[in-house]
Amino acid sequence: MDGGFRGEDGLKSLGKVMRVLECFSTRDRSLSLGEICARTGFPKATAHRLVASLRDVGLLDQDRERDRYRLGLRLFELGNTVLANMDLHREARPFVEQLTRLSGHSVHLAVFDGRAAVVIHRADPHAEGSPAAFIEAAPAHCTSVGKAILAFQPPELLARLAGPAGFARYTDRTITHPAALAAHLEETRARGWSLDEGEHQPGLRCIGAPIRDQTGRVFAAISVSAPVRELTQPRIPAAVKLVRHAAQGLSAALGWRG
Amino acid sequence: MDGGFRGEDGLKSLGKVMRVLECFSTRDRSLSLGEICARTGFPKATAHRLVASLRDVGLLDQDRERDRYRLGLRLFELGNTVLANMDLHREARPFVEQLTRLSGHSVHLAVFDGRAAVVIHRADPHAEGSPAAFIEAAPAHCTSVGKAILAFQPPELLARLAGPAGFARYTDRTITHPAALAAHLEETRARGWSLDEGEHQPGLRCIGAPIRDQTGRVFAAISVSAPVRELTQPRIPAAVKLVRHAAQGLSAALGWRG
DNA sequence: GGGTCCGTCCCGCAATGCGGAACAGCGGTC
DNA sequence: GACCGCTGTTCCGCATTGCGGGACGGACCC
Repeated sequence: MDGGFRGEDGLKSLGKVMRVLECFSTRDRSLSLGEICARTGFPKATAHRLVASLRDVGLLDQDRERDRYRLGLRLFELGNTVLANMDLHREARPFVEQLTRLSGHSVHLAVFDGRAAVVIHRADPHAEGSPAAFIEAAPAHCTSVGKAILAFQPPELLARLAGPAGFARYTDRTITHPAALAAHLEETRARGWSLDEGEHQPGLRCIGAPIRDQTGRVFAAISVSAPVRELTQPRIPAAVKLVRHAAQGLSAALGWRG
Repeated sequence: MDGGFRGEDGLKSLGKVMRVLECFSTRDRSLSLGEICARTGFPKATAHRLVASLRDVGLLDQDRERDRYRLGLRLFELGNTVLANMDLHREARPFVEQLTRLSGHSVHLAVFDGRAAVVIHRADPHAEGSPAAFIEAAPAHCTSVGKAILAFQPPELLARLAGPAGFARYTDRTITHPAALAAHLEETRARGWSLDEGEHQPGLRCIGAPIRDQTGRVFAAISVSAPVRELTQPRIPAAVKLVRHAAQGLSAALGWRG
């Protein structure tokens, strides 16, 4: 991503700031100044000024001078506020717990950020307490929550999300060709629920359904997932019913009357 | 906070960006351009350029043009990464669960961000699933996690955190005078655990203990809390033992040998 | 239809940020 | 302890970016 701008140009400095922040991930937990230079292409002095400023406002952290950098706690605080302010997250608990209990499968609740499905809630039938594993944004084109959302977006969005070589491949079953995905999403839209047959993770079957806001716009989705040997073909119709019911309940809780 | 810079000046634009982001909170979930102008003091054109840029990179969201702004999902994603990358968070689960079970009280785990105690994990003995309520950064001077951390920081930090009128008052019991707090923290440090007697929330008693990283530096704390009528005076010694044991276990898990 | 208020956009100007180069600090080797 | 190599930090002349007053457009109200 070239500095994160999606529309026309904004503040150039902000674009540079985003490019620095995007160097970090769950795989690249901390980075030296040299590594940040290498990944962003910024000269040493420029990169140093950027990271020093980010550290001063708390968006990056550093244990001591000359040490490696990592994402700062201020981001966690702001991210917490995003979640706390989200109506969907506030309403979700009973629906997610009920779907987990009734289906016996893992449940994911994701919001669309314009290019990926961001999981904001996850529940496992066999785990207790808060989810231990965090999921970064899931690719929209090959996950059930992503496809449940994409099926109800304007057609030009799909064109915009496809890269020059189509969509990224994750497994042998990933649909990478834009035209094939468009047709697939047309089917998803017609039946009102999505199916991921190991397109993102091998051997995993997921069923998703779209969630609407009070204006009827699809902005989120919920899904159940399990290994194929567990969520067998004969069990799909019952799971579909449960997921759609949870999605409709959440949509109604958010003010959708449809 | 004047643009968030703690040291010498950094990028001016980043300071402005932070001032915009800091206008939002769990109380101010969405804001119009005019409201952002009023809170930041920026002229309309300046504020508009800032929020448009933030929206373009996903740090702010807007349902449609001319609509109100809110914090964007990209912040949640980055905040998620902060948490996922945190050794303390990854190691914490069994210690927090055990402390919750043995003490029968609410447990909080917080990290110091340089001025506040940021709660990253919370568990209640009577609640199931992930914590529903989110806590913004807790003031360090009047919470048990905050005081457990402050007691082991350099003395000049306390001077820096105090405002011109001392520390903010939350209840009748809040210690607001810097000298009084310094003496209080000296006692905390000597005995190795902290006590919050309704200093932040009336009628709530909390006991906290510091957590060290592999170098021995105190950067986090854990606490139990309950209403005074539940966590009575005779029950304090047993609770102290449990909290300190959990803190020491977590410190050891992080590589502290002391 | 007119008025008010808010948001968006333009462009001359001022402020900020850039980055090559020099310097400082740290770790490793002899 | 001295030296070397590498990385991080700082400086300052210059170029680019961001600023903000004002004009314009849109939505809402009377």
